[in-house]
Amino acid sequence: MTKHKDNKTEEQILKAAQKIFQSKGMDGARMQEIADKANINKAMLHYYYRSKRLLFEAVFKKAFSLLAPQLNAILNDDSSLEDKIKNFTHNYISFIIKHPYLPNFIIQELNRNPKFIEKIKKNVAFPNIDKFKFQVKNEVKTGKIVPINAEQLFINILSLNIFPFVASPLIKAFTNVDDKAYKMLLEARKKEVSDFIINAIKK
Amino acid sequence: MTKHKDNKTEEQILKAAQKIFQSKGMDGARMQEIADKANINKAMLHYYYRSKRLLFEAVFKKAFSLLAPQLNAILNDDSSLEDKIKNFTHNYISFIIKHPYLPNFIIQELNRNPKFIEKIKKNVAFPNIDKFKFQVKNEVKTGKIVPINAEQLFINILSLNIFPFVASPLIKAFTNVDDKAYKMLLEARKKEVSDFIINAIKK
DNA sequence: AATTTTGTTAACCATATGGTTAAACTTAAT
DNA sequence: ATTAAGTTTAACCATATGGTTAACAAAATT
Repeated sequence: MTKHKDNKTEEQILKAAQKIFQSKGMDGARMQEIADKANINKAMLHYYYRSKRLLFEAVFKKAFSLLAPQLNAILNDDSSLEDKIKNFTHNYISFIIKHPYLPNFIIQELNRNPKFIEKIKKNVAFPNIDKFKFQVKNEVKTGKIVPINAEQLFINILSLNIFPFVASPLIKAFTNVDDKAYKMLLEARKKEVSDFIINAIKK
Repeated sequence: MTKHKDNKTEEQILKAAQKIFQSKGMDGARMQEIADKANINKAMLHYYYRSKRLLFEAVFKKAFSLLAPQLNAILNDDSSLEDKIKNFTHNYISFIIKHPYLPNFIIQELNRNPKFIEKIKKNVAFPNIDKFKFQVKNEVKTGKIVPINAEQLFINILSLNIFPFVASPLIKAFTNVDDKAYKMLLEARKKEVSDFIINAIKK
């Protein structure tokens, strides 16, 4: 991986950088703040990661490679569509409750720099929609589900699962719900969302 | 409104600031860049708006007050739930296609500074869910729709409508779809989304 | 034990950046 | 015509910030 033998410091840095970058974004994060949080000298950041950009990319890649396998679950698994949807929404929401900053971080920084996704595609096992597409087409043809475009269904699944985490401050405000109640709402979505989707596509 | 008589410069600034802030965010935006885009001296930004923070807030409030009435359409309109959903998804998606940066901008900056929403609530006609809640409860009781929590339904509607704009780079990458095809996908969602929702809740 | 390599620190540097100032210019009121 | 108020500019300022350097410490290698 790296040329350094002792990776303790390196990991401290990455962990601190993760927190700072995920809550403040690339532009809002300060190298000094990351160093402080990691309890090391600022020069060490550059010793291990060369530059802010590269440190950021390391954090981003790590975040993305946490998220990617979650998505592969729905795209490349062998179970039936209905099972997939049930499992995915349940697992994904459970996962994000543990890492609430992740989706927003990834979406945000990808919006700021859309070309960055190309770099990621080369480095991380990147989710691919082909198998899912085939499966949806098949279940439409055999009449198991209502006619629906696979991409649209995929977008719908992602939207329903991810958006409530990305837009939580906005939704909390609109629904007049406090933090605790919102957590319960999200918890309930583990079942709610899959019911909703299955209802929408079943015949 | 302001003490200034001639608001031409003021508007130029706001317009330029809008573009820069919406594409780079508060932290990524540079006052000099805004001044350049507005074709004025940097000191003018401070003359009219005092500080970066205040200029940003002016932009944010303007953006929010564009979006808010769109949401009130679904929350406070008198039509039936089904009509509302049809109209809202159609109108909202049409609206955002014209202002693609809006949702991401608002969500992003609200995440960075969640307390900011309090300030907004005082200044802008703020959408309220109460009427919608009443309506959903009623249609559930009279058996027109499947039992569903109003907040969850509201979250679902927002998710399906907004997320595809917020996460476009990510979704494009996952679905292997180029810009042109993605635009068509979004266009198709005007109908697709309302069908999906209505299917999910109708009995 | 001597030497080389790797890890760590404090001090430093160049530049970018938000913000200010004082003077000049424009417009409108007296 | 004179004055006052509002508008605009160039130059300036203090500070923050990413990044570097040189010296030193600790391991690892010989």
